[in-house]
Amino acid sequence: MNETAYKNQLVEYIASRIDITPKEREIISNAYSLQSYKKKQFLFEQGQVCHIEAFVVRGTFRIFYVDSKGLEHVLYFAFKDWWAGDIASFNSAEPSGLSAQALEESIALVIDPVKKEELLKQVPALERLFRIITQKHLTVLQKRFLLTVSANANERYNELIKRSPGIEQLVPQHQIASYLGILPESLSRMKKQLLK
Amino acid sequence: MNETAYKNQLVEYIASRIDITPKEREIISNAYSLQSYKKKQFLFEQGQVCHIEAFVVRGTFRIFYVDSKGLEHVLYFAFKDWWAGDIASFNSAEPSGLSAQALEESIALVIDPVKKEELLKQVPALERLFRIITQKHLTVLQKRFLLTVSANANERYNELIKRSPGIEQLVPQHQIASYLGILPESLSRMKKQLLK
DNA sequence: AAAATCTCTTAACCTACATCAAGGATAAAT
DNA sequence: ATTTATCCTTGATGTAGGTTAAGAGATTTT
Repeated sequence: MNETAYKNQLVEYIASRIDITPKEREIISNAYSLQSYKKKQFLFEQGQVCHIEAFVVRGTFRIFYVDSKGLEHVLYFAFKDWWAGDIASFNSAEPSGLSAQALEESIALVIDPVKKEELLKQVPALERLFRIITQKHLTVLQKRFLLTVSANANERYNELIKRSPGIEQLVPQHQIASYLGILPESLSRMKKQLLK
Repeated sequence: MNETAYKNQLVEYIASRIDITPKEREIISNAYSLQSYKKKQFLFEQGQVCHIEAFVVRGTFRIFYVDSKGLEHVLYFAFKDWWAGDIASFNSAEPSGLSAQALEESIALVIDPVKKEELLKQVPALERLFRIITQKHLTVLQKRFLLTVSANANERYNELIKRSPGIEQLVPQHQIASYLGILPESLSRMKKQLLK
């Protein structure tokens, strides 16, 4: 796969959501740059400004928060055709409250805040796209939050498996535990119970 | 207070965030309609399509979710100059997963999806505003989620009081418990402990 | 003003999940 | 190939917050 093919993946993603002209396709292609990440490599790190917004073209990232006790909490996984970033930090240049790390050899198209502002000026239709994407992210997070406060770990696990079948082949079990908001020991014990 | 004064409140809110012309001010004013809500009256209800997006000009609403066991979970409170709605339902015309109810005599400026689309066409600069507002909501919810999974009820309570001093005078204690994700009994117990 | 509803508190008991500790299985690094 | 990490499992014990029950104030309704 070459750079053009990866960039087409992003352009097609966008074209399937809003109308864009051939000229705009090119502008978008040029605004993003291709980056590859080794396993465990960081896309951005908690405490530092996140000057990157990434469109994942290959591989998987985990986006997580390290709390005051040093415990990690996975906010979400970013797979192919997902976005990864910390909006708050990206837009305000304040230190990020999140880290993003490749769980395997991965490839992403990235953009920085200055280039993104330029891009939005050149292709104003993207304002609409990014509004819709952000709304989608908000509704997904809202569901996740409400499930977290209303259901126990077992129910959240079932929901995850239903919504993302195959995730257990993509992500190690202790990362899934972290996503579910429990310890690896508890997930292990839970799965043992489920076998009965 | 008359209708014009309330609508100016919204227009000023918008004008402080993006540039708008006098002509656009008028278009915005005309797009929204003024509604008053009695205590306990619903802005929208879980299970029905939410065809309303509201800007609160007076009073307080609670936006909450009723789970499969019939328990209520407050997602957030909407005070003066806040927005209340269910983006997912509003945009897709699917039944809402949330309810919004006035906690006291309240007033809001409301708009329906058709009028909002028209408004966005007439004042495209609002695309940007609503993108920014949605991003802000997303970052607030993200912080709330991460606090919920990383801190205990005591820490979440302290955080709430720090961030929204005076909230205990505005909202009954069992609603605060619901916001914190605990039962009223637990909050009562916790506050007793704190007095030592 | 009485009745009904809503709100807060306290106490005894219970449960889901955390914590601590340790061993075994895989996979990665040298 | 051996060492070193990483990952998963199991067991014993602890605890934050849930559950159930009941009573006392407040507020609202009639």
